[in-house]
Amino acid sequence: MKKFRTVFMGTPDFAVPCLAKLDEIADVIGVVTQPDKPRGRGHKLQAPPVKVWAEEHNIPVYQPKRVKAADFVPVLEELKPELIVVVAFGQILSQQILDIPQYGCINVHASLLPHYRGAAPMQWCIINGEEKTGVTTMFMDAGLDTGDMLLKREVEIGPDMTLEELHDELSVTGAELLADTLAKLSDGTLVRTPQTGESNYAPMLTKETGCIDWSKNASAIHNLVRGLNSWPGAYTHLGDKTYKIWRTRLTDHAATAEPGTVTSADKKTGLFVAAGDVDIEILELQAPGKKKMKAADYLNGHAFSLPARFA
RNA sequence: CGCGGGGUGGAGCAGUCGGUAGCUCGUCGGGCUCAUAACCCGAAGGUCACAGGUUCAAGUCCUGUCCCCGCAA
Repeated sequence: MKKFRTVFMGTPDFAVPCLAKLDEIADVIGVVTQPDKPRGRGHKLQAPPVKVWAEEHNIPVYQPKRVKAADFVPVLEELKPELIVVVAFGQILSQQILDIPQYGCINVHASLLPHYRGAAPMQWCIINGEEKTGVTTMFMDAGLDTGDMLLKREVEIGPDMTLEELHDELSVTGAELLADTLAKLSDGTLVRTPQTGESNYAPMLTKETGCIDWSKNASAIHNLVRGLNSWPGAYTHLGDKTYKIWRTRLTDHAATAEPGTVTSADKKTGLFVAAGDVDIEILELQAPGKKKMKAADYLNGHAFSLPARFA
């Protein structure tokens, strides 16, 4: 198999398995990732996971504020990559960049295109209650995840699967699919398939995305909770405090109380809240300033003074 | 130096104006019961994050360090 002279572009954890796999099967001459940014508590500058991995493996790292910038494109050109592989990079590539490598730019995307194009496909798949998703490789074009598809692999989404679990699975699946794609590219058997049929977008998550609307059906709330676990988490309010809800379970008890009402808070039987249709059990939650904990543990030290209602 | 909360027996919490630690759950043993997420009796388990300091005496006051968490980015 041909060892493509390749530039890798990617940023978060999701991209690391792809980079690692690429490093085995291709000649990775450079890694482009987002600049270090002050993140987390106390303004500390934090390096993207892809940068950390690349440095550990002695691969040159580039962190342009904008890849499209006039002063960075020449840098890319000088690297003379035959191929560019992009995985969760976080910046849009210009046509000028797309034209640099003679074998093109290949992207690994965490959905079954043309569904869930965009920034947060995995989250939205779970939030929307999809039962399957997958990864797709494509030749990039100037649009947002609109390029010709190459290979695709499906993955089941279990009824209680969390974002974290799906993320970890798809990141590995994505790396495998990338390897398959490059193998076919190498022996000339890759087939391009244009994206046709209905498409939709999975936009970036915003603050409000995680706010629980208790008047919705319990299954919708359950999907929201697991779709945002482990990041950024679904939340709700009780009085002036914000609680994160990390894990829930559907019940078959029809909800009789107003949505959001805590119908039972017993450490033996559990913590139950009324949703729009049925009650939902909270299995794991997090109070402000506290760690996430099981409902029973929480109730051990904090008694809910009923009646209480989340909003 | 972004703001703020917190580190107390296995878990979650309390501990007021400083006087060597308490609650709920769990665990172990025993009892009651047709039975139990029930109840009763008993037991084990903590150098109160770490290091200094003040004091007759510190979980409780002061200083420094480490770690955890929420917000904001």
